[in-house]
Amino acid sequence: MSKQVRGVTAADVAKIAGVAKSTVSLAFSAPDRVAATTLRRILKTAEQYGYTPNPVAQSLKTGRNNLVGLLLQDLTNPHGGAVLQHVQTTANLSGYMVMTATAASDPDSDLRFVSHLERLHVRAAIIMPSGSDAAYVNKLIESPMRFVTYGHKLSTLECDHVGLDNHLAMQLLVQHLLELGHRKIGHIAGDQTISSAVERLFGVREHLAAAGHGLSDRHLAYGNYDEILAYKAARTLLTQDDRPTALITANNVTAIGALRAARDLHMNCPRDVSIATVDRLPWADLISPELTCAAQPIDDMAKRAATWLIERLENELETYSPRMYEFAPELIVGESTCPA
Amino acid sequence: MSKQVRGVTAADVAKIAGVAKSTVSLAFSAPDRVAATTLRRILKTAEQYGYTPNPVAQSLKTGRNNLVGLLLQDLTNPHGGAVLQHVQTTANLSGYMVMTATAASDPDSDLRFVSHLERLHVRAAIIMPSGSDAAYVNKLIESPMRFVTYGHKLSTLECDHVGLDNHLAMQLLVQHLLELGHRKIGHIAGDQTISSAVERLFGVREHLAAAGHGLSDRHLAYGNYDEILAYKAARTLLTQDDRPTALITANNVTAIGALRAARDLHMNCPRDVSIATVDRLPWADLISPELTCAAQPIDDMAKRAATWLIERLENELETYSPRMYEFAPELIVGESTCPA
DNA sequence: TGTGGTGATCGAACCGATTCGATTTCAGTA
DNA sequence: TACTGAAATCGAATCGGTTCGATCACCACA
Repeated sequence: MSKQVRGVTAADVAKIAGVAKSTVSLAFSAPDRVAATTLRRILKTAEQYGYTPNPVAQSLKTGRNNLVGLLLQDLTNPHGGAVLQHVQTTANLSGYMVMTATAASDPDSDLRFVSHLERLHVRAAIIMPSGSDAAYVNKLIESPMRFVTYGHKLSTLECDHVGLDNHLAMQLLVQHLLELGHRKIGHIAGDQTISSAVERLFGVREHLAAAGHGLSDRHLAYGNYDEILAYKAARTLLTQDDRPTALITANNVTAIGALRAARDLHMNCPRDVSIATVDRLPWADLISPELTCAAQPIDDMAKRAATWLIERLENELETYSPRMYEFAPELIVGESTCPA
Repeated sequence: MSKQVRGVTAADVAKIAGVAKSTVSLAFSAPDRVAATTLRRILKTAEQYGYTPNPVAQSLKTGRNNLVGLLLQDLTNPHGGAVLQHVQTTANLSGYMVMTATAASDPDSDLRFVSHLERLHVRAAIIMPSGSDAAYVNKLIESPMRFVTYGHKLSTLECDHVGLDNHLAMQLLVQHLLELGHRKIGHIAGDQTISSAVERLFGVREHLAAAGHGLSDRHLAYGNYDEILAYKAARTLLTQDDRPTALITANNVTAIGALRAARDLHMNCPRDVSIATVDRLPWADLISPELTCAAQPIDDMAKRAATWLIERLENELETYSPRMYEFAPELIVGESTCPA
């Protein structure tokens, strides 16, 4: 039933056009090295018989191809979908296709994905790393692939990095809450093996300290970018005697957890507790209360990551030193924060 | 800088293990055709030197590989992300990697993606088709690839299909609204070149008719699964004299548009207009009002699609007749519907 | 007229596997 | 002991390109 179209090969075209196979190859890969009239003849023949070079054969011989990898944490978080979408379109514009994987619960799945990519001759990938432990990073360092880290960095891996200016994000949120008169500000942090989580926690600390207030240990809990854990963390923070009047959550999922916790405790947000977060949800304006957040410019970030990746792929500038860009977040004041 | 590890080849292993290259190949592809002791020796050597067959070379020779394609409409719609996630994990379990593309605005981008896949020897893909026009479908029919359509079908393309039981979905929604006493029920439909949109509109018509009520032309508008269009459509329906007291929207994005329209018209949902939709949003319970919906079992649907795809790939049962499964939606009553 | 140089083209080797017909090995049987 | 047939292994061809050294044609210049 399915047609077994044995495609037209370079040899076929060569025979018909009356040239050598290698000349056909040249016509496609280095047209300027073929005489104008010959070139025209070859291209016309190719066109006529629908010939295009077989990418698999090319890849076998050259070790190159037009694939890039993208390793995301999680696609249930809409952030991931948006990143994929933009990386996709950016890459497609340059003629690349994207292979995606999402880090399963399995800690080794990242590495398995990377090794699959290597074996397919994929030479570059964007990764949202799932961990920072030495073994993991070492594997990546040994890999012949180029990487661009997205979201959080791996300090010992020399590669381009695109992320958020977490320090600024926390400054925006802390200042906003301080201006509203909050003094007991809590934080539901992410897993401290992840650089963005570290930076965000550090940012909260710094900016509170700069204003003469501290981050009490009793107002700090860890939600590890996970809704359930964040829910529990928020419950703990909100049920203690000296509870915070405002919470800064480390990302969108964490905020959801906190919001649910407050609701289940019959606390009204923002009246009883203000919540501010990093990351904006899609249709954020329909969520009640609309969350005050430091929004990431996901489009720009994803496009930048893809662009850098492709640059690395096309200029073989190995000596090029790693680049880093941390985009500025934008404070969007919603209804989830109010005066203390 | 980057290590140019020229991998270990079958020839290397063969030399070391003292056998022919072809025997090494057999050891991996048909172990039972190699004597036990030889097999052990080969595998041990391979293990020791870290040999695994080069998939690119395999693909060149055999025309097969472990890639499958996934063509989605849109990743800003969270439905797409969820589908990708589940297809991904299901495929990975069977050793397949997934190549994704999202249909850009460009109508030809689907076909370009498909032809890229073909050239990479990818033999199967799941598609959420973007159109049903003849030229498009004909191209797919001519393709040597196997397809599984997801979400809506292409009548003239013989392939497996996984989708929602749209008739039942509409029955649930219509009945729910009728039971609440609504009689003037409007519908914001999808693009009628798409089978799911046709089925949903038809479903509304049928079930209203069965109850002795009709779907007035003045209560029908087209939102084409697009938020902006749906917004405009909803405004039109809601600002006319004889406006509907309830709206059934064709999908989640359409519902969002309708919700925004109602809000901008200072109409309270559900007091002034009830809204019920197909498809549930993530964190639907945090949206205010929480939407009454016929939810799709996305996990099951995506897994089924992936499973069927891989079955097609592994059993070369070409004669197998096309399969179809339409999953039953579940009615989730939220706060967006109330008695008329 | 002979020579050197340049641009165009060719042919063969190669990338790393699979595949199939040919050959070897060896156990079982007459 | 010689013979047969199945199982194991081998070698060569092949998939469809790229690459590089060799060859060839042609023109300019001495």
